[in-house]
Amino acid sequence: MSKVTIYDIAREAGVSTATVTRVVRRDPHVKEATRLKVQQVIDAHAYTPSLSAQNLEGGRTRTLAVVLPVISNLYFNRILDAAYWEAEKNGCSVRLFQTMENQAISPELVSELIRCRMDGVLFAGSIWSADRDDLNNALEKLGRYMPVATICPPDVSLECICIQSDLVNCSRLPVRHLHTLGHRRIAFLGGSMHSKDTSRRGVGFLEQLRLMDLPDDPAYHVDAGYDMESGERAILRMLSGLDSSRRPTAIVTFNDLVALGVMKQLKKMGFSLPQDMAIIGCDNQFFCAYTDPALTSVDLHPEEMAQSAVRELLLARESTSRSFAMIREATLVVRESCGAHLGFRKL
Amino acid sequence: MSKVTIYDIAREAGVSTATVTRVVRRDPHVKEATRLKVQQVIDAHAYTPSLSAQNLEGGRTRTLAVVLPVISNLYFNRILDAAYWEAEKNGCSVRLFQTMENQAISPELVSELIRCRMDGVLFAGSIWSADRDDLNNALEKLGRYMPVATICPPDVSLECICIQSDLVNCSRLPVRHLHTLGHRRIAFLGGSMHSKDTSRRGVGFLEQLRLMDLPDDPAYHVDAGYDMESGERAILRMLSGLDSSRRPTAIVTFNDLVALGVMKQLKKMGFSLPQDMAIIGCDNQFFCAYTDPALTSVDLHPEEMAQSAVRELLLARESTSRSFAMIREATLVVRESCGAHLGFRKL
DNA sequence: TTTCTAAATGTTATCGGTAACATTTTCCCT
DNA sequence: AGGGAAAATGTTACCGATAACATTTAGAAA
Repeated sequence: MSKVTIYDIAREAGVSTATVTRVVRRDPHVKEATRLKVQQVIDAHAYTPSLSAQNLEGGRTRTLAVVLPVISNLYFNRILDAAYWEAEKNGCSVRLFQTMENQAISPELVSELIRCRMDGVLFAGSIWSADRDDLNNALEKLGRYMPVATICPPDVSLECICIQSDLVNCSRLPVRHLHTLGHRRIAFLGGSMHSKDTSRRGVGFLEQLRLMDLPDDPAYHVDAGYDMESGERAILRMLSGLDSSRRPTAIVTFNDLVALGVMKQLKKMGFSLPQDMAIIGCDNQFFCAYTDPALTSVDLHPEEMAQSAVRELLLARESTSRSFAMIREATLVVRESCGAHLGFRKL
Repeated sequence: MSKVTIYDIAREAGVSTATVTRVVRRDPHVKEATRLKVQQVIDAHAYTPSLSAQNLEGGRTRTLAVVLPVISNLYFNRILDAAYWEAEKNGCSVRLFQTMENQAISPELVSELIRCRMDGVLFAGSIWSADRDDLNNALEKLGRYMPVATICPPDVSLECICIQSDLVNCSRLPVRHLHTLGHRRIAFLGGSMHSKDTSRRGVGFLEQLRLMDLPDDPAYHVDAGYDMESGERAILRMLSGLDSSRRPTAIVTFNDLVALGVMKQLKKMGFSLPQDMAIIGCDNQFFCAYTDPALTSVDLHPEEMAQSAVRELLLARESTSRSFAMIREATLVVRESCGAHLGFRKL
């Protein structure tokens, strides 16, 4: 692999490196003849100035880090994609870090982020399970080197740019919708009580039940996980433990994947959907319109949150402001899985 | 944002930068007392040597570029994910480039890749629609600076590491499966004839039909697109143009997304699946097991292709070998959408 | 105590660019 | 032709780290 440098180009073109830089950067103070000669050498070698060298000399990388558990999870996939394009729009690139599920923010990760001298870091999910002190400590350290943003539940309130997901409506909207349709026994499936962010979602759900005077039977809250298999297992476990009078008539799931599993298992057990059981997912993934019945779901608008986060990070490079918070309201996308389109109403 | 450098640490610890480097790199030739003193200063500042500086001095970036159309497409998502972890396993990171659909490999992209001085580039999809000469030209340029790998159809044969998808079986397996189940009128939906890679898939399908003495009615090959909406439109268009005697009894789709759309539209039209129409998708995406009926699909094993590509790229850094080719055989994952589980057989 | 070797630490050129500043060239005007 | 300003080009310090090489220090043997 040839390593062509600016010195090679300068020598071959018979000029100084300064002139090469001028040609590369389209500086107008170059005689046309010179520019042509230099450009020719540049083209012949397919030369472009090295980013590492530019970064070192310029003192910035024009790169943002995006830290998330896994990109194969569609929610995070959408965050990464949105962050990528928003950064791109501003002449920046993103660097991906996957922490795997349940991983807290490790000292090694902090080191690595500092090493990269990013222009900013965006944390999405996966760090809330960390011990609060460790977390603040890590953020403080990072904050000395670069602006930090998080896409987080609203009550976390860290010393950084905090783009908050709308946990309140995320619970309230499905419960209200189901209540309007006449449901009273509503269960929540998925997530994990061991993780703080998830339990928060479960807690919000229970609160909402109480607020609306609905039964908050402990059996209606099953700690399950985040994927389809979890959904299958969870609904099976829940239903097998309840006689028909205590059985919920509607299920709210942690996300659409869990909902997918629940729907499959229910069908296998002979339930007709949505008649025998209403279901609401979360994340409004692309496949929701294509399940049978089409899945009603809550959209947290991860793309917009990511965009805001990136925008604020880029602004923070200039300013001195420390923390910032905003919230993107969640919305409910009604499809068929609760029977609303049939004018279906539970009695 | 503070910019702590090795000079700051050296000054504060009262040693030279060489000693700081030694401490950071765990060089044993440092007195315990010194190491402690230096480490303390390092910790106090959360200092880590700058990657840009290290890259410049070391002459390598330990980073691979992954170029693909969009990560929101699950196929490419899986490629990126697999490449990420395989690189990680070898102490490298990846840098993502999204080219958007149908975009050829532009001169700007080539420049940008050279600028980044990556240790290698992996192209997945999206470059096959480019003019062959432009493409080879671009690959030649890139090849001067870094090893290049592609995940490509088998007959492309470029001067680079070529991980080939199994286009033959990708057509053959579904057609055979359907033939075994008694189907004779089989249609292909999706992709775009304007794009070279896709037409190749369609052509392979037609070839297979002929090989098996099945009717290759031109109406059985609809140029549609890559997503669910495309599938809905395509099946509607196809069926509305055919009377029942010419109607296909089975559909092979370009990918699972198109299949999702086809299934939805068919159900809407009152078809029972798989009784009235068999369907086979491609990519074996996570949701295939959760559609109703569960979707039979071809798996091209993108993860393994990405892994091989990354491994070969990393090997190529040392060696001088130019090109390399291997193929990962496609496999058919039989589920319910062709009725095989019911012992269902078309007459 | 002197001498010699090994251990510990320091000095400095280098990686590939950039830009401020210095110098040379060009060319217009008198 | 000579003077002077503008245009073109060159020189060089610096960005932050590393490693080869140089130097100092410590400790053991004589």
